[in-house]
Amino acid sequence: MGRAPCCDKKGLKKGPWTPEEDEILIEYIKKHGHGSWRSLPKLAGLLRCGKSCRLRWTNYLRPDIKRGPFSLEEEKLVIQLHGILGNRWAAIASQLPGRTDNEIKNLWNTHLKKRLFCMGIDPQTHEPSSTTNGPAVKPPASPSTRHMTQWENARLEAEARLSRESSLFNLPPLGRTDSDIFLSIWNSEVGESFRKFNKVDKTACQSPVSQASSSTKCGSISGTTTGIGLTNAGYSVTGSNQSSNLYTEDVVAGSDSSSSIELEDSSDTVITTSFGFSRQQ
DNA sequence: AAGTTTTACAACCGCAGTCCA
DNA sequence: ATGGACTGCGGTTGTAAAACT
Repeated sequence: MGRAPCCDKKGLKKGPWTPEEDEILIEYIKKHGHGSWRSLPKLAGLLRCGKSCRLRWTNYLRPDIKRGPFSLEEEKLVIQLHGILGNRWAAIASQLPGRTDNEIKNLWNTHLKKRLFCMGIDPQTHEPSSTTNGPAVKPPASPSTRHMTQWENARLEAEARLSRESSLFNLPPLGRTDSDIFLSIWNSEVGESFRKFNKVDKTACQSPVSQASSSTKCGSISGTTTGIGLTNAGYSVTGSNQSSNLYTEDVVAGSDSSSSIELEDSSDTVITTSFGFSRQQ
């Protein structure tokens, strides 16, 4: 567990990579593979430490990296996976082909976290925020509460079931099953309500910083349970004894049928303030 | 138009886990 | 069993660009 001495070596360059350096690194890896990152810079003739080379390659130069803005689907997936996995960026990235953990981490910290925060959702727990920092989330005393509770119960039930699915944590590369689940949820009314939040998000929600000084920025959000968050809570890797399809079907059914039935008469305030989602770029 | 503030993202830092002699 | 070498990962920082005053 000794620590590898790294970039503290004299004469090694730091900071942004130049196109020339990129070129050298790409050419070298094309020809020889990266091999030992530690020895790579010397062999390739780069005045960088191996760590820096590895980072540059894995986060930027790798040919299979998908550059450009995140699609809505990708953003959804990131939020949903974050609800399950927390800040395990590498694990989340493994579910989004072509995206790096660094990229996802940045996306989360610069966009998604704020968005959830503005919606009164604790970005860490994916639960309605109880702090005074975020938009106040008080249990509404309206009939809609009942439906929110029902949805929350359904969600928790699904989570509990999922917790029995060890297969979740043995995700195949790009766990389509889970993505499908998420997409199903997204395509349900819950997701719909999330999308509807779009307008509110654009106009009312600026940033946590601005919220801190100006609570009115998020004032139009009444806040409610997230539904989208398959929270960290309740996930234990226990034995598996049920088919994973069960979960899929139940969740889909829960969101498509039960939610549409049980939430059918929910007020729009519940639906439309449940989620916010918009492209900000 | 200029100065200031905020945002976005690339890159760095350092801890922790794994491998291997 | 031990400890050094190395890699992977998550948190943090630096800075250019964009937005705002």
